[in-house]
Amino acid sequence: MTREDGKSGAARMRDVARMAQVSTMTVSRALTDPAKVSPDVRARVAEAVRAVGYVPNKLAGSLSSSRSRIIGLVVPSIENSLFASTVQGISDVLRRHDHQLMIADSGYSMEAEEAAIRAFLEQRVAGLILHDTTHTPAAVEMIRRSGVPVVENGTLVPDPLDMVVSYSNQDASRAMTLHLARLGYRRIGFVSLHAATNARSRDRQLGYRAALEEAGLPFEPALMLEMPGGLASGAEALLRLMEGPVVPDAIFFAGDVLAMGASLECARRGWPVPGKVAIAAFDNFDLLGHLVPPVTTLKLPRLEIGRRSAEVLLDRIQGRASGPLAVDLRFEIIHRAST
Amino acid sequence: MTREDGKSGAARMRDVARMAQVSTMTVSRALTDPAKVSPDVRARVAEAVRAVGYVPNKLAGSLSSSRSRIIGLVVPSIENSLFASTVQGISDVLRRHDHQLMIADSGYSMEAEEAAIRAFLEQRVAGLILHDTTHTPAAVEMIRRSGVPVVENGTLVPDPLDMVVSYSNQDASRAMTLHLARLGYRRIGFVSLHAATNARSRDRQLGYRAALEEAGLPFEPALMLEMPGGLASGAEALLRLMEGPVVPDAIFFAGDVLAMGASLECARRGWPVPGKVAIAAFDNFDLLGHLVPPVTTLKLPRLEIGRRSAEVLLDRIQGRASGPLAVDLRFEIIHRAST
DNA sequence: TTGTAAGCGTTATCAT
DNA sequence: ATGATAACGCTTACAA
Repeated sequence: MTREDGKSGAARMRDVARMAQVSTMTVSRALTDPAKVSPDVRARVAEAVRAVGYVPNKLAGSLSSSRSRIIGLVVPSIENSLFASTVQGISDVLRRHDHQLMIADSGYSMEAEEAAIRAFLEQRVAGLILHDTTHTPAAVEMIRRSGVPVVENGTLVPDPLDMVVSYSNQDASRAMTLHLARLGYRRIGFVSLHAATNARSRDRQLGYRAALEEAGLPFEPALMLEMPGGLASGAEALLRLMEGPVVPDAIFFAGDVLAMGASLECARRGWPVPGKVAIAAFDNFDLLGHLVPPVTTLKLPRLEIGRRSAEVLLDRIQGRASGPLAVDLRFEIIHRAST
Repeated sequence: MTREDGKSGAARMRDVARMAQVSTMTVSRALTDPAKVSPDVRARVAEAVRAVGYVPNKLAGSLSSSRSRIIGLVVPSIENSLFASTVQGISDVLRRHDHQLMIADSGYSMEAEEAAIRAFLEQRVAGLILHDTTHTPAAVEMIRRSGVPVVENGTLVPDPLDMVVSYSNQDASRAMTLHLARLGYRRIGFVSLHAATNARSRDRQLGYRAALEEAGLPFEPALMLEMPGGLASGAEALLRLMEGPVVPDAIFFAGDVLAMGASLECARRGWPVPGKVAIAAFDNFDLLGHLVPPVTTLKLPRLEIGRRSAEVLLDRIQGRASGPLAVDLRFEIIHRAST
């Protein structure tokens, strides 16, 4: 396409201004705050915008106003469906408030997270949402200096950077373990992801041990396992525990799709659940309710975490709130036939 | 924090320049193309950057150079795990090439897609990736005028906007249907999502019917169903077909998690698979291989679609390629015990 | 209600 | 190898 002045390229605000016979400032007002402009001018501007196919340049706008409508999000893994609901929640709220989402993936590495945070700050994002709660010192320093508001939502940390929106992994794990104890199970196995690299797993282990103590059950090291995530890994954990020195009467799988893998392995071997061993899961995958038998699990507020994170961030950005903030969202136990 | 001149706020390039005793232009060169600058200057700039905690402002950079390193992606649903692998693939490649990803969600609506595209163009993205292949006329017009390169990857469309990276939904559906016919099944049911709103489902229906004809099997309208996605929906589809006027000996579930729901329903009812009815799925969810019996399915190049989309887009952006392009990625049939 | 002028923080371009 | 100057396209601040 070609503009009337013969130059090619995208139309700029001054092309619109010229056509509508007003200044660029008036065009700017007509677009961002129509009430500030006379109806006549508003109409002429709208018509000119249409005629030249004007698409505002937000880079220029943001540079000039020192305000952007972009939120940066770092998750450990985009592919992991657990994070997907949270991202969906964030996206829903942002869209309603006319903000954009930039997303990056740390691959569970703090260094990659730091790189992503730097890239976001370079884009002058209006806010950050970080799934993880442990960061490199450099990342923390950059965020501090930038003054950009941040929400963390991996777990309820005691010393947040700024705001936290999550549920308590420790409480949830404790609640499920107590639930099993109350049902009469005495040798409760526990399988999680590696705690050394994962604050969430650490909290879940703490909750498990706290519950054992509370229920007056001894802690058996042989009943606690750390595994990578995945279906096959869940099956393997099941077998290892069942063939170990202390045979559990129930196993709580506090990580990823481990419980699903274990449940399917029981089905393959024809082991009755909970006759041979009871199985409990940590996350509310739809599927857990459709297995045979359906699996007891925790219902975690994944979508809600996303929504609330976006909301508190926007509140802060738009000056409706200030200061640290911790939102402790609630979880539920969904009791099913597997326990 | 406070800068040496007493002003507060983020450090700018001129703060770095002043401290390193060079011009901003030299700082700019030292950062973007270090080879163009003497080793001495390079070191002084690096030191100054560190000292003031300088984070470059890419908004200003992009405005000035008319180049951005942001790619916009629109998917129908962020939450849907099928798209998650593709997003992961895109993200992997972009990170390696120092580009950023903006993501938006159309909720399967063309109008929402148009809004997302407009927002991306306002941010002056360097390229677009659209999962869907049908767009509003306004969206098409905007993209055309902007000159921004685009990749579509929902299905292999005959009339792409620009570039396409996908597999052929029609071929894949045809291949699986023929596979079932070759195994000796004569009354092959077919369940997909609603074709009216989904180009992918349309293509899959076409493939199914083409295969029937090729195999010399009659098309039975009663054997073809359209359902919403979801586990429960798959179970319902199974029951409807099994209780319908023409009882299938095999069912091909060409949508979402429908096959999983159906397989689990068979398990609940104790129906032997494939004794009572054979089941085939369309997508390679990990889980399908772990069900009892494991389910025959198509292995689709989800991750690869993401990677290649990002690659062809970057090739175009960086001037290594031009003109339309269609990448037809390959799928495989994974034969398992359910058929 | 509308306009003018001066930036926002970079990079392109042309000098030296 | 380095620097001066003028954009990039918009908004802020002030003026009329």
